[in-house]
Amino acid sequence: MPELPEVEVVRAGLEPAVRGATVLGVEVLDERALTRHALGAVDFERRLTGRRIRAAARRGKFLWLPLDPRDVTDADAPEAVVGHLGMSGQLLLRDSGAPRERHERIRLSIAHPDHGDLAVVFADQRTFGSLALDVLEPTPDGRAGGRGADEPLVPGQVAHIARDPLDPAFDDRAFRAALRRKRVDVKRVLLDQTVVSGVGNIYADEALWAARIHPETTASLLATRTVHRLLAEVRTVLTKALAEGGTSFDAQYVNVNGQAGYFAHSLNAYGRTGAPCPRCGTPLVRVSFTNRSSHFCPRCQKQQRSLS
DNA sequence: GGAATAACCTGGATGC
DNA sequence: TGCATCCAGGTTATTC
Repeated sequence: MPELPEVEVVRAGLEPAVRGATVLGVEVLDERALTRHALGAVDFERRLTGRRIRAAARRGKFLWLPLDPRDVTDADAPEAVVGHLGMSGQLLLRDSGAPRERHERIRLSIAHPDHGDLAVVFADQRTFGSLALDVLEPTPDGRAGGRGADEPLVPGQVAHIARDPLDPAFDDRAFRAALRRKRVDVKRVLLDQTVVSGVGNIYADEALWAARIHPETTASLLATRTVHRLLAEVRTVLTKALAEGGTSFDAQYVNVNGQAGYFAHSLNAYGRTGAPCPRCGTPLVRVSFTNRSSHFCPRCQKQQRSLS
């Protein structure tokens, strides 16, 4: 499932092809891919066609492509194409006129001054992902909106999303304070995108395993040094996964060229129910966690009952 | 206001 | 072979 490393691989792959490109045309094949764009397909196509893309930016699992203003009167309300891949979304770069992808929902035809005519294809099997046009807002801290963003702006739809742990402007102190306030499972906090973005079920399980923390430990019970360790492991896991091109279990996650990542071979806990813990050899277990699963080692991730 | 839960959705895997 | 059921899970609206 696309989490921070997978989305960053997509962003980095898109950037050289879309930065400076002009949108020649937009085809919306399935309007469900515009659930975040309240004004519908006709409005999306009309407002996007002819616009020049300035960059490819990302915060957590959200991507956006800032656009040049339509005209001088529009300069005060900068806009961007915002995208979220959901569970199975893909953004693919294809030659102009390439055949339809399976589950293709939206196609942008673009012209780049160096790379010529290309197609940016948004394909999504489970239709949890979507694109939208949104207004960019100033960031409260005055820092760049996210990775790849040249300006201190962020789409309105992304403004409530916290920065991710690999963002230089991530606030470690605010993260620690949020954990101290939360009387819920630490894993739930890791998945709360308003506290820390970019972490999903896979990397939450991996970081908790690496930090030797039981996923059902109440967040507010974690000692300060344990929180430091957890944040360090989150960063380590995300960085390693990014270096290996992300995690691919099936065809649902690929980069812009349709290639899978390799981090699935490096997973220590996620999806390894019954396999020996790489640290102690104890069989890993899986427990139900809201509508999903948690994977952990019952021996080296003991549940914390009190402050330590 | 914080926390918990349901709903959205498709296709692969599994069981009968 | 065909059908039914389960499962995967990010985000958001709703409910408590």
